[in-house]
Amino acid sequence: MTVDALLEATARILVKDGYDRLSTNKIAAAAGVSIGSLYQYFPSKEAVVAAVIERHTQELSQVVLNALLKLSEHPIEIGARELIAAAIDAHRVDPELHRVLAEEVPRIGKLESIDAVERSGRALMRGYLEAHRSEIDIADLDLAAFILSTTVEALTHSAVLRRPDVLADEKAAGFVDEVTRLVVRYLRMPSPRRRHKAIAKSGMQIR
Amino acid sequence: MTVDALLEATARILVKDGYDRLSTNKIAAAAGVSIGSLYQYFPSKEAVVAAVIERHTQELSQVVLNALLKLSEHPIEIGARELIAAAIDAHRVDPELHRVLAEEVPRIGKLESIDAVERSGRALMRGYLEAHRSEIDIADLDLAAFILSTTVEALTHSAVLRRPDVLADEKAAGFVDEVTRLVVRYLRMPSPRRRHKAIAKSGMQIR
Amino acid sequence: MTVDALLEATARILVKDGYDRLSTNKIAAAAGVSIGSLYQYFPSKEAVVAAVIERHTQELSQVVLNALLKLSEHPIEIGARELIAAAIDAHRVDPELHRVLAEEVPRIGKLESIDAVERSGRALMRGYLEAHRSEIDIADLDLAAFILSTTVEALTHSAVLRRPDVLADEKAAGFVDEVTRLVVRYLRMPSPRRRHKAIAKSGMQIR
Amino acid sequence: MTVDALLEATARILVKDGYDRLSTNKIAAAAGVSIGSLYQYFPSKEAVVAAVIERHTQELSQVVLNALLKLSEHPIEIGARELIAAAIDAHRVDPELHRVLAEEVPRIGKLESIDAVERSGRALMRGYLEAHRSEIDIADLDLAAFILSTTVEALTHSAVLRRPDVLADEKAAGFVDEVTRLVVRYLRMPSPRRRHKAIAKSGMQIR
DNA sequence: AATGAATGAGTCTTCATTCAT
DNA sequence: AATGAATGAAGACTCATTCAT
Repeated sequence: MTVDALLEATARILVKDGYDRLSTNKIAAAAGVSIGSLYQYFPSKEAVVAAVIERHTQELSQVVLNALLKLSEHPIEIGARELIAAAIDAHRVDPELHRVLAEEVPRIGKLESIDAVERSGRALMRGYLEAHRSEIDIADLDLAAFILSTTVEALTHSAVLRRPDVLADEKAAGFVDEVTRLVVRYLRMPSPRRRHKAIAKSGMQIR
Repeated sequence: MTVDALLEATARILVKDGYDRLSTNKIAAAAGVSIGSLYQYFPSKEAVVAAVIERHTQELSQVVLNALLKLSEHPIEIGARELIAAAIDAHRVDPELHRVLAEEVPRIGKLESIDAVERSGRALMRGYLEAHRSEIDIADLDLAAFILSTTVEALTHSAVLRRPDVLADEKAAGFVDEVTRLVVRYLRMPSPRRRHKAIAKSGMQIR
Repeated sequence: MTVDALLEATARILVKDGYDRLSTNKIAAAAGVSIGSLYQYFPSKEAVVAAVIERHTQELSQVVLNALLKLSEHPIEIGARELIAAAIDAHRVDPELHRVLAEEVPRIGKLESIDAVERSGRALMRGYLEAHRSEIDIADLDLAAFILSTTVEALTHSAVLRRPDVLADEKAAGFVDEVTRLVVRYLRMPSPRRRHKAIAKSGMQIR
Repeated sequence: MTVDALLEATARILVKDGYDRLSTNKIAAAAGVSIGSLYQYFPSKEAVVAAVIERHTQELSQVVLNALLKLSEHPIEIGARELIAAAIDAHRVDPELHRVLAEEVPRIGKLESIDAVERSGRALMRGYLEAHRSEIDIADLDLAAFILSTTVEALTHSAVLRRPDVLADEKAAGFVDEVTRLVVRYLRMPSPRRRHKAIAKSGMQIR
């Protein structure tokens, strides 16, 4: 309970004042516990922030994972669309916290959990691409996974935090369409004549 | 000269120690100037950092602009490729400084110059798209400009800072190819020969 | 048992880290006891340290007393030698603990037990001098007792802690000889009658 | 001036409250300067205390050295007496400070200046013994120097700090006599032939 | 008798900023 | 213009001690 109050208070201050003005005294005060209690559970200020990052990234992952589980069977047109929608949802969990965590908090300890999330996102993406290899016109799956996860993350992050206008009710669908198009065109094998399983699979093309 | 030494010292400390451990006393000492002189030229610590950001973004813009001026005539296949190469070059100006500026420095004053650069990048992009409207299969040019500039910036940033391996000599060309493909397929009008709904949507192309 | 573990832990920390870095939390942790249990047996940090001092000085006294009991009959040449050897032995009980106790621990409550030991040492010494008054060329026995106990304590303390070299196997006897000589010459009555080793050595003479 | 005020304040607090209750804030307050100024001149609390030790030992050395310079020619009866008087004087410079420094301050950095003073005292003593080798009945001059400097330091320290009664006006001479006797008898070559002027003067007595 | 979470005053130290020279 | 001593608020963290369980 004390720990929870501390994490919650830290997140609130981070959002309100930024990382620069975060202090352990403030955290304790905002959490309604004494400064000593903070140090009973966390060895340092960094450790508190790390726990907040951890908790936040867990939540994000949850959202994205839930979506991914459902879509693995879908063809990429559908899969991409759902994935993008999930990424936007994930960024909506606590957008301002996400912004501060992503943009202000110094990377502590090289492979901090934010990077861990990125890596696991990339791995997931790679797995998906492999499962859909037949639909896909790409040689280096690792590179593609990097490009796609970076792109989708950047676009949803920017959209949520910098351009909320593109996500307004009447325009959101257009944004998702557009990003889906970016992704699908990038991946999609050209299949000229008609929907023919064999051709698509063989990766042949007819001029 | 004093101002220059201060900015240089600030950039060095930022790279070496991170924003958190930057202090005006350290800056003055590293610049070989008295702390009083710092305040003769800058009203506050933030102002010094802002000037460093300003200077850095000017340098970046320079690199990108130089490239852009040459390519406006080129068809998008060529244009995109050059633009991406230029973006990578820009991120190579002072990668670690760029990282710290992008990831650690708190956004001071809402529309800070990094955002300004982003906006001007978007405007440039929009101009380019307009000029090539005939080649392009896109309705909302503003949205496309946002998507493309965000994507290219994110990919080159991540590549330079997080995945230097994809920019290794023997692989760099592959990376540029791939990003170019992402951009071009996204933009390129489907070739008129066969108007086929699926084809159009899938972003296929016939070479 | 708990008390013992606490005292032992305190002594260990004192030796390892010094008085400055001693804390009740550390003590309890090192003793494998909860901090609450410490306060069940000791009213304060000082009380714990006082108990450690007490225990240590008891051990010291034991060593010295054992030696003293045996030597009261001996003439001062022998008595002094045994006393000095006993003092060295006593300082070897737990030299580093002794050093910390003597050099770092603030004197709590004026007549702290270390001083008590000194006083009782002086009393013992005075008793011995009285018993051997006939062999001794000294008027103020109190003053002599102070001088001798201070001298022997300082020399053995310094030898054990600061100059372990003078106590190395092959040199230890020489050190004891020398200190014995210091003490015996100081005390010994010049005996005019005949050339006696002691007389010659004491450098005294009557015409 | 600021530095001086800080050292003075530190010494005062050390005497009044002990090392344990010394704090940089207290020092600054007592010195009438801001805490920031303290850290302008000293990198840490330890450094301030080290400077106080340094200053104090310089003063002590001064007193002892002045005495020593004058006495090197004198025979040991005189020399010893003057040396002892000088040692007492030295301990009277700031006795309580000396006590705290000697008994409470943790030895920082092995060869801390107090040890340095001890070493230089021993060297001086050794030089003196060498110069008077002909009067002396001792083989190992190093050992003798160690014994004598330790003894005289311990006796004067204890007398000044623990037994001010033995230094009371009417008894002080007796104390000096007695310590001189300890030293001289220890050193003096037995010279059977004749009474020596110096012997009489030195306060030796034959009863 | 034992536990250990909670407390908060107090510690050392840093740092942006001022201002007299 | 330049200097750098001085300032003191604020920050991270420690620790002796209490007390409900």
